[in-house]
Amino acid sequence: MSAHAIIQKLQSIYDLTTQERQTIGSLPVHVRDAKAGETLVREGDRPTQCCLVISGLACRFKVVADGSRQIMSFHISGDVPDLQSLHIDVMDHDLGMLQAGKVAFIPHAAILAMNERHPRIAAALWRNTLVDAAIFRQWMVGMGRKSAYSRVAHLICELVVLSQSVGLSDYAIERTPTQEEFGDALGLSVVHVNRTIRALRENGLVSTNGRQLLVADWEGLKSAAEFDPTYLHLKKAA
Amino acid sequence: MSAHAIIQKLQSIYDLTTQERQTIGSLPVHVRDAKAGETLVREGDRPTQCCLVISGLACRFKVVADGSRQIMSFHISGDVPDLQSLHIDVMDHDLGMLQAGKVAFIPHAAILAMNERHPRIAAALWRNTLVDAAIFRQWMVGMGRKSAYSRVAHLICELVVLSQSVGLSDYAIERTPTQEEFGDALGLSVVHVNRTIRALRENGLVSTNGRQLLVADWEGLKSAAEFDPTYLHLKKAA
DNA sequence: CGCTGCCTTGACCATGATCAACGCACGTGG
DNA sequence: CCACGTGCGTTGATCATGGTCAAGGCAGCG
Repeated sequence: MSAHAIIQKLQSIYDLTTQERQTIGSLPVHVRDAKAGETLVREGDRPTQCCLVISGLACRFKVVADGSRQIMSFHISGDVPDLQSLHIDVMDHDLGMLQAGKVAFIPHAAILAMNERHPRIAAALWRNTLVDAAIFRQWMVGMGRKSAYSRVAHLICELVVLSQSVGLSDYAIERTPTQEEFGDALGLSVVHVNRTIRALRENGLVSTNGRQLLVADWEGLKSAAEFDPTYLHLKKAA
Repeated sequence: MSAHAIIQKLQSIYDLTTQERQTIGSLPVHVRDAKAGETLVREGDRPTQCCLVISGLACRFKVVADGSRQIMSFHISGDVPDLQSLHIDVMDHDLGMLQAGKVAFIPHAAILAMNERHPRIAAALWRNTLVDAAIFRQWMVGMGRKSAYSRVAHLICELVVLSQSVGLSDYAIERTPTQEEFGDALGLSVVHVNRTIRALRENGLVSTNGRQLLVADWEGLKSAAEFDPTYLHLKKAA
């Protein structure tokens, strides 16, 4: 039931059989509420369980010496942001909630046992971590070689497609991060994110409804972002 | 024999038994020479084999619309830069040689069969891809939130530690990339990389011998870079 | 009613990009 | 053996993208 989210997520990148879905659905999970701003797992921790996001918005981040933050990924319903802790003992970054929601904890032992018996599920999970890495690479391209305008547009495209791929929203971002969070993800200041979003609005590419970002011109946004969803490795492209 | 390199690499992040080393050593490999500048695997390809670097310097990169390049990782002896192609069918980036060397190709089928029979080897390979992802995250922190000075210092630290971890060189970079390649990896221009390296030299942190970079003050370099090798997840830290 | 969190805008500044040359080592062909 | 070309490092001058500082607005909530 609470594992429904992860099944839907894995289905978006990998074909699972009914039996495999049942196996995943019967994993032991411990669900709890998580508040906005809460840090779920910390750099240096050695987790013995993985954290599944059921609702809300999570992110992975590091804090640099001067106090600034780099967000490395956003995570919505179905994501397991610390899946890597299955095979990497020490956390090299923090995992926190940006917007309140429910999270489920699943013991490593249960997942490892499942993986031994179900190589296809193991492959799906491995694939999931590889798609994460592909997204990191894409973000690197943005931060290294693209303008702020193109980068912001790209992140919006990505979040929209990922929301869609798990059936959460259509041409909108399920849980829009704040502009400060956009900045921390893109390596930009809040001020510049604000101006860039304004420029996107003035160019008719997006519109805002309070905090929520809505796509006004999908093709235009994609081309401003040079967005090609291949790197998300979804079964069906957007 | 040619698989010796990959065994040494995996050993640096995971304990393998003698029998496991033998299993890896008996993988079928096809070795060939690769020239500098050669592209081994291209964006859009659907590889049926993985590429093992035996010698030389390889990198993963993407080319942006305006022609600029983002290098996403450097790879030396023992690395399998496209290991992800085992579970991600379509390449979302290119893999090329920066300095000539030897590469070996190993069929996916052979690796997948090995993984089914040897879950610990599979875990080691999975772990290897997760360490790659951890390095991507670290680079994101640099590009998003650190100065050019700190970033260049950090990359030098990383390349030195990785050279050391497979026994290739001591307080030096085995295969020093050109300054242009440094720039493409760090999101900087050649000119600025040059000035930054000069600054590092003037501060007594590095020295140069032709192209080769040598560490002159390891502690100083580490602190300029805020370098903490945890993210490399080596068995023994530097 | 008054915080608090977030969006917004203006003025000024700095990090790093761009443009343009030059030097230097190495390799190659006449 | 030397002339030339090529790839890479180096440096100066100028420019622009995006950062920093400062302040105000507005909606939601206790």
